[in-house]
Amino acid sequence: MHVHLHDLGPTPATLDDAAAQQERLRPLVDTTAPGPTDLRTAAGIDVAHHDGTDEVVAAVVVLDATTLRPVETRTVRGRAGHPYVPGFLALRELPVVTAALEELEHTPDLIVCDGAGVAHPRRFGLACHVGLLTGVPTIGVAKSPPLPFEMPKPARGSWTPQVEGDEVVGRALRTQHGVQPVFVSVGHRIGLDAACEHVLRLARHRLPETTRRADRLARDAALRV
DNA sequence: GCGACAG
DNA sequence: ATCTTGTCGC
Repeated sequence: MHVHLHDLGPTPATLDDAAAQQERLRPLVDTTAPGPTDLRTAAGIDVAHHDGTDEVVAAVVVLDATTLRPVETRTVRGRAGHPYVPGFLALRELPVVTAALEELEHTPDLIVCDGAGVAHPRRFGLACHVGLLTGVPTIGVAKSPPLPFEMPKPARGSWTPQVEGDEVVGRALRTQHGVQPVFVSVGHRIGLDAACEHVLRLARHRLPETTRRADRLARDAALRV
């Protein structure tokens, strides 16, 4: 039962093409769906880079959402699709991420992406891209704020909204008491409340276990070249 | 023109 | 993302 990947059109060759693709796909994002009611498995994706080269490793980890134990792990080595440009992370990471998702034998109930969802200049960050690509509910969890934010109270679970214009596009969410918040935004097929609940459920440290596991796996694989 | 900008 | 030692806290 592999993850079925949808065709999102040709890979953009330029930043202008990529921006146009983001604008084109953005209306397809579903921000109002309830998300998975019974979260059995959650996947994390991350990409590790090399020194200054374009060699990258993508790692996908599927965790049992209750025990937080991995049920499947995959790594794929490849090349960055493009140098990193703010607002265009998908241009760089999506090629390897797609390759890693193709290897996946489990279809997770949720995918946690390292980066932004709709908290993005054109409301279409990497998590939205992965959501439309897979049809699986996705959320973005970023380690640094994509927008200015107000610091939430120190308690675990407290949060402040991230607003752009008159829209709430994400939250600064405290996953551990007194620890720097993470920045959660919806990717696809889930709402912000549910997204934050899942992040808290998956977080034993600052970052959700999905992200930590994928990060470590990709990093390890990148070192043993 | 200069700095900032998810990773 | 990546380059890096010690330090504080559970």
